[in-house]
Amino acid sequence: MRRDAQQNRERILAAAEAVFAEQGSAGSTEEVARRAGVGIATVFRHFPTKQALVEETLLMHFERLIAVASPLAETEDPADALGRLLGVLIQTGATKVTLASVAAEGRDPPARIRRASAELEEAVAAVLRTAQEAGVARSSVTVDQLYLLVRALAQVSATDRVTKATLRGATDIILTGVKQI
Amino acid sequence: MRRDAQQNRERILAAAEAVFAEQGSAGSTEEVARRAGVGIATVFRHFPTKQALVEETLLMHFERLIAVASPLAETEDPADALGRLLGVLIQTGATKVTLASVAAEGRDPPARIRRASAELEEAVAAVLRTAQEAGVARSSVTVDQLYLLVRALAQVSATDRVTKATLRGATDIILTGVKQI
Amino acid sequence: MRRDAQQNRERILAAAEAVFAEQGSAGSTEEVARRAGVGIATVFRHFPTKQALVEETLLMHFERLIAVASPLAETEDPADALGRLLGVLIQTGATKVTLASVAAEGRDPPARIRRASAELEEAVAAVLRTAQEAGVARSSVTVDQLYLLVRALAQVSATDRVTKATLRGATDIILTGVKQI
Amino acid sequence: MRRDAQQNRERILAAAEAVFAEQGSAGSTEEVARRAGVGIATVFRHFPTKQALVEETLLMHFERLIAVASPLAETEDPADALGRLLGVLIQTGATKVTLASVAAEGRDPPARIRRASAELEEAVAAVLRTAQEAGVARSSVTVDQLYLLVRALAQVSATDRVTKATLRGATDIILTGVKQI
DNA sequence: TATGAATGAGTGTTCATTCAT
DNA sequence: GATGAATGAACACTCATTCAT
Repeated sequence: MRRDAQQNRERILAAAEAVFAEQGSAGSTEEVARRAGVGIATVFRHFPTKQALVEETLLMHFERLIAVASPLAETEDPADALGRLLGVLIQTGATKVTLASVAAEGRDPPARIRRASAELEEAVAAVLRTAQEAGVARSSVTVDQLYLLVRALAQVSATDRVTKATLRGATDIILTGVKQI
Repeated sequence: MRRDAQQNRERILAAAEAVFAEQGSAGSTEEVARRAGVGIATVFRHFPTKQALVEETLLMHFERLIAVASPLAETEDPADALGRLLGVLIQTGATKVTLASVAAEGRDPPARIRRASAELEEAVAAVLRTAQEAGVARSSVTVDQLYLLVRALAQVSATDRVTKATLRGATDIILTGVKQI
Repeated sequence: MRRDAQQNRERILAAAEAVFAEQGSAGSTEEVARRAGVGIATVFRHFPTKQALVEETLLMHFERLIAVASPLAETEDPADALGRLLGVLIQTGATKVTLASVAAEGRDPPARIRRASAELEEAVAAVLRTAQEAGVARSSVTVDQLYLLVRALAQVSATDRVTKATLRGATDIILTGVKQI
Repeated sequence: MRRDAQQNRERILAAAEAVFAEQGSAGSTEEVARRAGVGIATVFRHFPTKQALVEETLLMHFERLIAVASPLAETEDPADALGRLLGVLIQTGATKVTLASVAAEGRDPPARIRRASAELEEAVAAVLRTAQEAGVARSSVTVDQLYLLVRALAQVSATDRVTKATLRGATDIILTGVKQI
């Protein structure tokens, strides 16, 4: 019965990601339940509030990003690492969840989300620092600035329809701006 | 009464901008009415539909941006023009309206909005072209890429809380990336 | 200015008849104003209430029916008069106004309407009496019964789509039933 | 909970019949909910649209009429059957629903309603045919004509206040007109 | 424990009616 | 006297959340 419950939780989260991706947090709880193939009450048993469900979805999303970003700090070639980091964050971050609308609604995001975001930022900081120490990134660039650009591109490409090529070009502009010494 | 009506229209639009800025297009029409100091029906007399009100607000927003962007194409110093353009767009664009959530909702934005966006993009194109012809911007940079970055930063800084300094730093990274030859 | 006002009143009534005919009393006052080519406030100046406008329209309608029904009491041939009376009432009564829905709404119709209806009923009574005295109509038939049938057919053929032929056939059945001795 | 839901559905339909009977389809959904003793959302869960609720009410009404009319085609005495048919239809049909206003609103009634009406008409046709074949009804009378008269009387006596006696007299006039050879 | 029916507060929208010009 | 803008109460409908089974 534990196993059933765990499975349900995961199916609900997956459904939630899909629904909120398509419709922002305007997507209805019932729609999530329907897609997860469970009753509405089951959703509320697992997540006591719609807000909680949205948050958990965001959290899952951040954790995925952290999982791909963290290892890049260990890479040998710091210049390359920077490029791969941005590419991966921007494209993965864009997966689908309209972070913007969702995150913007709760005036300030709850602690857990902020913590996850900070952790991700730290991964970016690590790569940036390494690059700066290796002399392949301008020392005047701060994590704040870089992280802002990453979030910006991830968000906009999640909501607007943007071609891969344009997105890659824009990423290159940032990289050039960061590396230029 | 012509004058009164016109005044009301403007007050409603101002209220709408404020409300949609804070809550995205989830902000209620009643809230708009309340802040404008008019009855709910007055809002609907001026804008037959909530969607129409949202659109008009966005349109007003774009027109403002176009008004500040267009003149910059005429400036003497093309390098400087580029910097001023980005600065102005990103900061003015960020005023408040959460363009992201609002624009993303209508699956594809109505013609009028698209047209306004295209006009703004053209202003950006003009400045970029001039800079490229003057040899102060990389020729590989396309308008699409630049316009995407501008939109991205404008949006993210409208929703997330971002310091002026960070925003300016991020803008500089982009400028450096664009100008680097 | 008197003349203008009178003209407006008539144009409003004509518009009201058309609108209420098409949409029942659900037709909106604004629509009436628009079709009459006057401002909404003008309608309310002439008829202080929507209800009043509806009533006046009905009244006008009844008066028209009375005007065609009354003379028939004087006709020489009483059997023929009866036939002509029913034909005229049912078809004219059906003109358009959805008497049913309109009349049914105000729980019991206001005095003026009742009075007009009574007057019309009296015209029917006169013709029926003459026919009965001439021995061309069953004496057991009462005005109530005949008037009910007339109202019924007039109403139903105003709302449902009914061919002239069917309507005429139905009228004939009634006539046969009334005349049969 | 199946049982509860079914009960609610029925209570809602009963309430709807009462409300629409009194006020035509202008009766509000909230009023229906109140009388059914359920929340407004429950009404909408059972009937996704006000229109759907109105239709279902009408349908229920027709089905009841069909249930009483159909068996009469099998009766031995065709003359008597005709009389009983009209009596039953007109009085049962008059229960309350203001068929006129309700049916007239949807410019043309939806298929299900039309089908139910056709089925009822067929029941009338069967009785009429039998009577004509038995020589107790004029052969020139058509179903259209008879069905029109039935609908007319049923409607008018549902909306106007009509005594049983008058209604019965009017029905007799029709019967006499139909049977007369 | 999972379900789905029930709930009521809230939203967009309409309309009869009033008021300033 | 005529206009049309403004009003708020009402309505159809939705949705997060609770409850009975």
